[in-house]
Amino acid sequence: MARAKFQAPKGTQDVLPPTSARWERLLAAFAQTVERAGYGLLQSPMFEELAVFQRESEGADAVRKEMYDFEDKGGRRIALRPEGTASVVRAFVQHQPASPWKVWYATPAFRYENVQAGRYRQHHQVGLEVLGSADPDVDVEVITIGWEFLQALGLRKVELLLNTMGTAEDRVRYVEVLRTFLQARIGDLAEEDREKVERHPMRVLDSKRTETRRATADAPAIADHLSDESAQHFEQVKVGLGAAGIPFVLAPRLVRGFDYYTHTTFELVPSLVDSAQATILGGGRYDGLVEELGGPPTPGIGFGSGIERLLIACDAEDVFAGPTARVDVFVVDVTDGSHAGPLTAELRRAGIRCDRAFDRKGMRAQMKAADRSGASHAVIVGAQELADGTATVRPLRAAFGEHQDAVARADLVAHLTALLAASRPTDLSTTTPGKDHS
RNA sequence: CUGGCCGUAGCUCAGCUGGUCAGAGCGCCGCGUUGUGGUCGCGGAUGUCGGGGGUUCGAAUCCCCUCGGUCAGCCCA
Repeated sequence: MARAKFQAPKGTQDVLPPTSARWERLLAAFAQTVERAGYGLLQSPMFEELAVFQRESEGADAVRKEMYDFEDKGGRRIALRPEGTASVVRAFVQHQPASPWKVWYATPAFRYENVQAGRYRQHHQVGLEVLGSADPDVDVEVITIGWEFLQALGLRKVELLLNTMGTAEDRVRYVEVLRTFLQARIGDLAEEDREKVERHPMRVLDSKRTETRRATADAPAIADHLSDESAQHFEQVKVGLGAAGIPFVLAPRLVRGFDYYTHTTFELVPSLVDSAQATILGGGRYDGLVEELGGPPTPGIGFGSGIERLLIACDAEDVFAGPTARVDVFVVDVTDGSHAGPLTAELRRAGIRCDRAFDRKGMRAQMKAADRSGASHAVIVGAQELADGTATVRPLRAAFGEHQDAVARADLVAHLTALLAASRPTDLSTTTPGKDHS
């Protein structure tokens, strides 16, 4: 990249075809999975009043620092959404829909932070939320859908990590116990983790430093400090997942930074991706968030899933097979160039995916373009065809043989439609450009 | 915000103890007789070596700054 006057801002990226086709497939897989379960699409603004995203909690300072916030021309404090949940909850509070409210979203999310493997300043998430029910069966449904989504994508090597945060009261008690434990062995913790003991002791548990890991190996687990109510809730979730046949691993160190998180917390982690931030789908119950945003006490649960990270995991498992063909038919015009336009328009109206060359290319160049397009057939029109009132249908892939037909113009659409319908079930690799005819 | 590594044609990279060092492969374009792609052969175009400054007779090669990429901390999708 010698020099381009402008380039995409740091931490953002352009996704060009054909790579973008993977996005289309992923979005389609998600929409299909959640709509089947009765979730509706929520479209909400990509920015909100800053306060919607600002919480008082352990991690508030860090969150604020990573926020893309600014003052608009009316003097309002605005922030680009850093994640999906807050906007959904704000919309819930504003419109007061009937409970349980089950919605999904697909959105960009912005965080002003340094770029790293699987982390960007603008990334994209799909996710869902259920507001208005505290039933542990909802937890099971939400986790199941997350799981099913990854299955639908073709991901197989994924681990479900599960934990509970208990209620707010449970956590206050637990944090005291934990802090006492950590204080007793603060000297064994990694230098960088010591200051966390006072401010957010639970964060010490998910430190990646080996000294800290070793020193906290037998740290008290929140699961042992739950109220009966919390323990029961968690138990029902585990039983429900078992009944659904979804394997999970208890992860006592899996914690969330915000106070509004309660009960079930979970993450889905691809086992083939070896990077510091591998989680491709994460979520949990947040029974305090609606109230924080000015609504009535309302339980909620949901998850968000990062598209870029999902795609990294998909690549690790190689779930997106060979390249796909952009079109099925390519029109080659060797007359004065006046026939390609009307002919492609006619075919497209008939539902046939087709393309053509521009710029009055020679036949050789047009055939080359036809091959590159991935089309399985070229439709050739020249002086000879004009005279006969036909078009030549020439197969471009080995699977269709070498024989080319002169087809009457009136029969062309029907001929092609039949040809393409017959080839549909065959796998895509037979239409890979440039790999046939030995 | 802190630190490591990196930045040469569209892509992947070689060159980097300063002096034919501006290159390779792929891709792209054209040609191989008049209308047939993918294979093969021949030919061609493209880079102020990320940007700026400095050292030097001379820098893609050394130094500084800056921008960008990448990985890690932190945080999280």
